[in-house]
Amino acid sequence: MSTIRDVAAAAQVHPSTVSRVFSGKARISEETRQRVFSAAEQLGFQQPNAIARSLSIQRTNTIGIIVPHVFDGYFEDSFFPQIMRGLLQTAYSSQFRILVGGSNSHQDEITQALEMLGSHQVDGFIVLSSHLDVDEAMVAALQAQDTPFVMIGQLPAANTHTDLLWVDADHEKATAQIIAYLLALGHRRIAYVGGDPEMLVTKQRLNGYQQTLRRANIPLDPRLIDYAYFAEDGGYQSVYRMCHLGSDAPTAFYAANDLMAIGILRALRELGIQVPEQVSVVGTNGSPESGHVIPALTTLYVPYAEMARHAAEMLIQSIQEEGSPIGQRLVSCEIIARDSTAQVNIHPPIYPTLGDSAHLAHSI
Amino acid sequence: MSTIRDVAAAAQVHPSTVSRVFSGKARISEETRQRVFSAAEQLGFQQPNAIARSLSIQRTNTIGIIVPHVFDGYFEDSFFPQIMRGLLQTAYSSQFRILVGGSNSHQDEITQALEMLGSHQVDGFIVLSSHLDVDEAMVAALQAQDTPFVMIGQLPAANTHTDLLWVDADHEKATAQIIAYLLALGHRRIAYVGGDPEMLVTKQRLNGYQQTLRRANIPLDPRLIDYAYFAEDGGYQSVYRMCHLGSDAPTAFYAANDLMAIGILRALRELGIQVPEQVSVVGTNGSPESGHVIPALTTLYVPYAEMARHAAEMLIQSIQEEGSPIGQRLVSCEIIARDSTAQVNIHPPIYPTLGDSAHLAHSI
DNA sequence: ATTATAAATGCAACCGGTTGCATTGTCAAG
DNA sequence: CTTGACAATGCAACCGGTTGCATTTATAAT
Repeated sequence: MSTIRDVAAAAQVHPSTVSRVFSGKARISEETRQRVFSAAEQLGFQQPNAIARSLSIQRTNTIGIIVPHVFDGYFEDSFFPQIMRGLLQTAYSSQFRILVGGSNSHQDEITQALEMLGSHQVDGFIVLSSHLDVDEAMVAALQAQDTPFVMIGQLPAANTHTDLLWVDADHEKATAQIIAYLLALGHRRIAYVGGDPEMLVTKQRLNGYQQTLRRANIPLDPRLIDYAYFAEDGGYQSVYRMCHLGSDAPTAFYAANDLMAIGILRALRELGIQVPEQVSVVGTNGSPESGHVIPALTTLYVPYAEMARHAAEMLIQSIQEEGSPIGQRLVSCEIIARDSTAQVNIHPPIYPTLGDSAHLAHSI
Repeated sequence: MSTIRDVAAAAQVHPSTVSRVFSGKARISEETRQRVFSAAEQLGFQQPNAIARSLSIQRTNTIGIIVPHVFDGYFEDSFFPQIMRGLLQTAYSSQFRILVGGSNSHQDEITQALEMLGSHQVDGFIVLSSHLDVDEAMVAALQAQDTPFVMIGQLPAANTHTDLLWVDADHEKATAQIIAYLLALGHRRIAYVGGDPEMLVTKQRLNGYQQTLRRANIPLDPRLIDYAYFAEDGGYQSVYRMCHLGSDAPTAFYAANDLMAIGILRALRELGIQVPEQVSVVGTNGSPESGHVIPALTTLYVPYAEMARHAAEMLIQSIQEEGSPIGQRLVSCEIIARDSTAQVNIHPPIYPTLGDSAHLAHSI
């Protein structure tokens, strides 16, 4: 493998001249340029070694990200693929690459992140919001480093991290809107099926849910608030956890992601309950999949790819210019109304009472 | 940011000693080790700069991949996420990271790949099979480099590249099996809805399809062979392209991915044709989504994550040891029988004839 | 006490670029 | 003919590690 010194020797110039020819940023006589290029051609020299270059200029044109839980079903949901897509689009347009690492546990997310930063392989870092305590620790750890990072998600508002860069969706407001949408359809008993209760987003959404009900003077029923594993089966199980409520059972379900909403559809189908005639269901994310099930899911579209694009833009900007740019960005979501929601039925749904509680086996 | 020289000065040892302490691969007296560690602690030195390290040892512990078509809907399908997942699992277990770059066109895939390799930022490279001509060019270009690579997919059999590393699914055989499965259900008019005809996998599957029919002495009807865009709408359009065949119309559809199969389900539903009572449909990939639609899709599970794991293993092995390992690996697929297939109906399906050919508008 | 042996550490070259500054060469103005 | 200005290139230090070999020191064997 040839180096610029080899090329220099062949072209009878100094290595620095070769470097300048390839950088294109210095004035080099046309004749020398040609000599260098043809020498490079001869030797099969394609481009300066990026590693050596990075060492010298202290830039890698790479942004890093750690994927949580590589061994779990983290890729089933459309969340991560959408994030990756958004990051990649911006990165590609700015001539950046993405260095992806894995992790195995919440603690490991931080370990891996620190290792990636400490190794100086990346110019900036994207952190994906996780459990609240992990986020706090992660931010604290990253702030002790000098690599810029932007978070997709945020820390609890109370937190005084005004210097933090983040982009998030307005989960609270969006959830409030979709709950209002259900209220407008006449629903009064609306179940909230959240995801991981340790995550901020789950609390934000719960806030949106509770505020909207409160404003409408609808008493909150804790039996309608449930948390499930972020997967199809999570939603499915949740229905079975609520179906013993008799006349207090929900006439509508809000699920914190589309997979769970799809699980809810399955459970209801199994119970012989018609959607949307008897019960309405809404999902969250607006994954492609939500449009493919039957009935097509009414869902809260969360523009994850767009958020990731913004995050990458902010990051790259703060890498390239010292003066940090706009620190935060809140994007809004959008209700995609489809076929899983309808006017509440005057006859409340009848959930069969089942002596068989096998379904509860794998509850959260 | 402190370096090993700073640490060395503080600990009153030579930089090489610090290097050895951190590498852990040399005998260092316990006392010196402690002195070095505490000096490092003091200075906030966390680990040796990986860039400098890479430059010196000529290894980055990174494998590269270029994502095709970042601006298209490449992430809608479960293919790429599954690949990423598999790569990441193996990489994580072997302390490797993945450098991901984007690309914009077929030609650009090669450009970007060469740029990534030429920059020496990666120790090995994963190439995703694409159009046949692109694959050929890509392989030729990569073989001219000295970085090992493994392909997910393969080149046409005739090709004498026995030294190539690849892992692929046995698409031909798998397709043959699922067609045989349909034949066993009594279907005789089976439509083949392939993906991009320029891709080898499409030809492999078509071979499986044709061979199986031929062996069963069923005449091939070219009108039942169609190619569509690898998305939900592709499958949907395809049905409308065939529904004018009257009594020659298919009683079963084979689709080359689940998204297209889902589109086929939608078209049939729209036409008032019952699945599986009147027409059977099978998909390919075994994406999570295939199990969520109604009727749940019978599909050919292709273990993309597993293939990616194998690919990463082969790659890492050939990075770490000079003697190249097993060169090729063919994994098998599996039929997941669900609810979209049934015994052929004695009454052939009646596809409504529609004067309205609006649906054909966006044909391939 | 002497010498052979091994353990611990230092030395210096090397990995492959970049870049501020110095030097040389060229041309035009004075 | 001298001088100044500028273009083109060379020089050498630097980026931050690693590692084969030499040197010093401690330990054991004779």
